[in-house]
Amino acid sequence: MGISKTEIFTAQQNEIALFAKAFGHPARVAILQHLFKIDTCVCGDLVNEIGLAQPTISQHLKELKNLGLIQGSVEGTRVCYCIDPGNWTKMKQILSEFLNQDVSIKKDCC
Amino acid sequence: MGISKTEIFTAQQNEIALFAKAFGHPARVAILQHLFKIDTCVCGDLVNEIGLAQPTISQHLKELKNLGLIQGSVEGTRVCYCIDPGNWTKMKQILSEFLNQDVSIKKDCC
DNA sequence: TTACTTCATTGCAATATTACGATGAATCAA
DNA sequence: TTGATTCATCGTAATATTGCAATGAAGTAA
Repeated sequence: MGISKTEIFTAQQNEIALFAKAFGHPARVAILQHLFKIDTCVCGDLVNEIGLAQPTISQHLKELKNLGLIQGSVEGTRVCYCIDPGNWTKMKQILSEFLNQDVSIKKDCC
Repeated sequence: MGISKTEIFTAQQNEIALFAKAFGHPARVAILQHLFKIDTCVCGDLVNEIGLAQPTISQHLKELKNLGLIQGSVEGTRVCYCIDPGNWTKMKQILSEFLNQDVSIKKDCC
């Protein structure tokens, strides 16, 4: 019904899904890639960099911030964004553990 | 508008988003984890394993199969599923490259 | 054949996501 | 103060996703 039955899954499964969902949109992928590419913080030139309207970018940034993957700090009229290194590392570990499950090729398999 | 503007992003960004979206639901995470846990193929006991209705599981399986992450082979009245090792590895490389971007902590950052 | 099993598909309702125009809040410059 | 700039929020429309009951398709067993 458009609503996920999160209560029947483990906390780990829900956490993996939440982080993965953050990367489930190319705009958020592009935002994060740009934050990595630029060494310093990005002060809101993301709207020009990516071809979406300002409210849309703002919305994507909010989602990433809510997950803790990025930080934003007000600087005058501008807001500067950057990756949150600690949380990024934590997220990376959680997802890596899931992705790196070994694929053992069995004989009597499909 | 509920529709992603994929045309303004690179093929790489869209590919990352597509794979990530596959893991963006706990049911699909649970399905994949079970396929890894069980050595042999799984013949449709996923409905019992996970607490969702049979059509719902079937729908999630279809999405994973469309992405190439799992294979399904008919065996009598049953269908056996397993991870597609090659495509799983390919996906892992694409996502790892994105996740492993180095977080360089700068001085005059947020 | 009929009955049964297993899984896919259809159709639909409820909710979520994406996108943006309009507007608001906060700061700076003059 | 006024005006300009920057970004967040609100409101809304379009589309996507999730979930399941009902049904269909394909095989097995008798």
